[in-house]
Amino acid sequence: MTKINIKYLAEKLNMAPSTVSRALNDSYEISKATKEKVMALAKELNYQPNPYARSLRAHRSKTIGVIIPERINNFFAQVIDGIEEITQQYGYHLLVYNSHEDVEQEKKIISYLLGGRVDAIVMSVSSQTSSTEHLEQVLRQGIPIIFFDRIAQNIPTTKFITNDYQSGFDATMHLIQSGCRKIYFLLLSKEITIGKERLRGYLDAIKASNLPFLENWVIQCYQEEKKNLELIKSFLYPMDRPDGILSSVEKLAISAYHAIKQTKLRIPEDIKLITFSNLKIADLMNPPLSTISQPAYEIGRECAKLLMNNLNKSKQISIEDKVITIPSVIHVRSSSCS
Amino acid sequence: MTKINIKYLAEKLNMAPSTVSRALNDSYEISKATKEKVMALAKELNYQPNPYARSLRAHRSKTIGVIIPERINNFFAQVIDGIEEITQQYGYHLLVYNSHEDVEQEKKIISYLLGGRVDAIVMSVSSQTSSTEHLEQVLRQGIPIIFFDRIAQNIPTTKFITNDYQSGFDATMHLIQSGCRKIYFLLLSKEITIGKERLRGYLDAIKASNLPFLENWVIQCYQEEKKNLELIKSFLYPMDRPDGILSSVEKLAISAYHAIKQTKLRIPEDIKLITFSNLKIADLMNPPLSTISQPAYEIGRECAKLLMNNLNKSKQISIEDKVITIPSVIHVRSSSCS
DNA sequence: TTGTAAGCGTTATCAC
DNA sequence: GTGATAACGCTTACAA
Repeated sequence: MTKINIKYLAEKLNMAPSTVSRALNDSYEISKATKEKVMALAKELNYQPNPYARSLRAHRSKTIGVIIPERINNFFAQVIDGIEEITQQYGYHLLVYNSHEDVEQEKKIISYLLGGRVDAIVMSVSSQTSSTEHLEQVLRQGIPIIFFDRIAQNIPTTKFITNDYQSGFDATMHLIQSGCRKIYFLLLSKEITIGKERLRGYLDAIKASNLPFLENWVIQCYQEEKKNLELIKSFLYPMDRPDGILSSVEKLAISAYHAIKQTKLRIPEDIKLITFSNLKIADLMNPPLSTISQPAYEIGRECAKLLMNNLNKSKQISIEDKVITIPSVIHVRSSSCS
Repeated sequence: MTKINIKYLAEKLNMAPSTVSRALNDSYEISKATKEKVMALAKELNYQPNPYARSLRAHRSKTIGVIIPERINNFFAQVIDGIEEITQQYGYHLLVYNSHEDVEQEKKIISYLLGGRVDAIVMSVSSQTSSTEHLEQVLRQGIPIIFFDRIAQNIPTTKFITNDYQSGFDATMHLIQSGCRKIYFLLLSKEITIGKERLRGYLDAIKASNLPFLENWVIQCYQEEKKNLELIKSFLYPMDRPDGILSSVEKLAISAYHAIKQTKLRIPEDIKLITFSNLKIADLMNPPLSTISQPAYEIGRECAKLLMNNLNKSKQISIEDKVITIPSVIHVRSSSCS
């Protein structure tokens, strides 16, 4: 298999490589006749430009790095679909990494990307991420980085989130209106913004309703599903168990469902539940699961649009330090109804 | 931001670029003292090698292209997690593409990758893919390509599948043993192997049980969810509706659940259902969904291991033309029980 | 043990 | 309108 490159085409055509290159790039200084000849041969031999030679010269790779904390999750899958929808229109490629909610993994991924492998990064930080030194470094390298969902607040860049506070507030209010008086809040970590903000909404809703509250109603969960199952069961067994649960992350709601079934409690009769989630089959669950679902595709598309505009030298739209909020929609289903 | 490259390090250290390069690559011909000096400065300045310069020289990109027909699907997400688990140990990166079950899209993706952007491709073909000309071209370019789940049978390479025929057979037998006498089979396309093989298993099970069969019990569905919903409802309404459904793809089972609910039929009393699926919450559905689930992580890991071994020049394991079968597990749940 | 120089494939700059 | 040349950052013969 001979490698078909510009030099090879040039030889075949008795032209200089530079001419061929210009013809392929449809340069205005090349005659129509030449262009046609070049294009024809290129097509015939199925010439494909070497992306790495290009990247090396141009200092841009036409590649975006995407880092998510979890791959088996509809929300992140939808966001990536949204990103890809836009980026592919601009000929960009997606390097996708799963940090598995692990900061160390996240740091390693970031360090790979620092070498110029990607032109920009879109990410959702892991729930373990507290120090943001490794993220600051990305900016120092001059690589645009934007965040969505789980954002690094102190990094001066654009962040796309949903109305976490309001959704947390509304979901809690909904539970209260459904008759809950003792609502627990499940979260992965207080370190991350979505945890904090959704929690703040929850707390304010309880306060606004003049309901009692105890610190230990806020349950900090683990990464491991099994541990969470035990943790949740441990507070379901006692008589003074909660009558409502707001879960800030989908997978904790799933664990809660399992835990509740195992303790023979009934949803929603004994305990009501609502969760942040983009599960498509929430309505097919038993009972149908109430969700607060984010506009995931749109978040992905918006992230990508911003980057594409920024990377397009002619437009040179800068990436401002701001937070863009795209509201979620609460889907009330049986799991949270009285 | 000055770009920190080998030349820059060399200047700072009063050495030749080649020496720095060798030191960084821990070459045996460099003295320990030099190595240490170089490493120290590299670390201090946070030097990151330019991957594209490397790729250009080495003719390998340390990148694998992954093409899937659908991103919002646990099976594919798990496979990719499995691939990543292995490839990252070897310092490989994953370029992930969603073909959206569209051959044209698939061709476009392939053509991008032909330029040498990836060292190998792992893919599951779209259900529309009948001609495999674009896939053959990959091999002609000398790029290793391996398939999983939806394979291109006539391409001489290694393909990883599950025991599609047997699983189709067993699942159908299970429905028959649960009392079904009129089982419909849902598939995306007869073009693709998983459709064909699972169908063959289904047909043989019916034949082996001496049950009647009509051609129109095999339902070729669409890509669009809405159309499928109507299609399924159309055969559920009549009196002579099926009493069992075997779905060869997860999303068709979901549509079937919706359709059945809308027609007020009951699962499993009126109609029993089992599907190929890697849904993690099948047991939380209403009713719990019987599934044939593939060893997705393992498939991903095996794909990656084979490629890593093949790409490792020292081992130079060739990619044989063969089909490797990793069996699925049938999880019988209420949706298919009598 | 270290330095020199060439080349990977492309394109921008300068010349003709 | 087209050709020669250099350079992107890295590695590897070949020299020293």
